[in-house]
Amino acid sequence: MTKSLQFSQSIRSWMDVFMHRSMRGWGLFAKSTGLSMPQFSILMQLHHKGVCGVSDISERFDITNAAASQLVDKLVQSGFIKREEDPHDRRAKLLNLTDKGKELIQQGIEERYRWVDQLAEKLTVEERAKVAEALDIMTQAAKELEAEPAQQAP
Amino acid sequence: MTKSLQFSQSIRSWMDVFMHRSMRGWGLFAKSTGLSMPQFSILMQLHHKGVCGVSDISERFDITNAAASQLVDKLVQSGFIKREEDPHDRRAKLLNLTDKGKELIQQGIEERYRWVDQLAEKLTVEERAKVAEALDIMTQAAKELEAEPAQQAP
DNA sequence: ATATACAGTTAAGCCAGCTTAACTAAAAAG
DNA sequence: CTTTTTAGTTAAGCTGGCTTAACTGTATAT
Repeated sequence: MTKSLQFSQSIRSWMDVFMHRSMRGWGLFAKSTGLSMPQFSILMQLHHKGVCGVSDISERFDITNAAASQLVDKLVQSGFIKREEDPHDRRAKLLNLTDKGKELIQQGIEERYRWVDQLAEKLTVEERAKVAEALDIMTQAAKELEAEPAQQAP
Repeated sequence: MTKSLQFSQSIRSWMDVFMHRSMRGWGLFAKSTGLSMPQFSILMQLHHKGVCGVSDISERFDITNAAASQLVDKLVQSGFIKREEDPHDRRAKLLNLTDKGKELIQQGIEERYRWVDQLAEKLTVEERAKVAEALDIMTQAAKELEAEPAQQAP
């Protein structure tokens, strides 16, 4: 299984570089928007997951409902989030990004992309093809993994 | 340049999945250690960059020296960081992780790796080889990019 | 129909991070 | 040898996130 070790090594090196870079990027971007990290993270969550309830937020970040509600409220008042009543359960709220909210995080994503675009410029055409193929494989696998929830816990 | 578009698309999909996953992971891990995100991020910075001064921290996170100094002090008192005088410049301090600090963030990294190891299990041997090759290419390019500082600004 | 559980809000209060401002001490500049 | 920068620390005070606790209103169970 030396091949497997090779694989591990490659992916670890990549993660080190990539994670450091992107965390730095997100941190500075969040700061530049004037939003706090918790607030910004909620926007990211909504971007990724789509419509959520308040308790989805609190679970995701491991905070109380009260805390989530307060954070959400600030984001609603700043116009980044819209909060509507769930017609099927009038206790619950449907949270989602407003256009303003979408635009903001899209801007952050674009900035992150810009880095990898620069990175792409360093590659030859064949390399780019190889990388694209590999990343598609990884993305596919990641999505499969996400679909099956916690297989090792009974 | 359709190839280039294909590349962009692949890498963007991957980034979306990967970033969301790893940010969530880091957030929860940091929380589980009892450290705040700012404190935890400083440990990450030291892990990545090695020995730093206080002002390296403040620059990196775009905070004042005062704030960095205070955060560092807490980490020193908790035993995650050691702070020594720079023999070449007695104003400056040399910050670095202690063994305890190294162990902590190593543990976080291992958790993150565990996910991609699961991911690897979803791949065939050939796929793994392809992915490993591609990631090595990317890592190499990323390091080159990091070496040349801000080429577009004059 | 009444009791219980659930989704979310509100208020009080704590704590951590951050800033400004004032300070110490060492290095560089003149 | 003075003056000015530079690296870092300290203290006071503000703000924002988070928690607990009490509460509203809606859905579910008995």
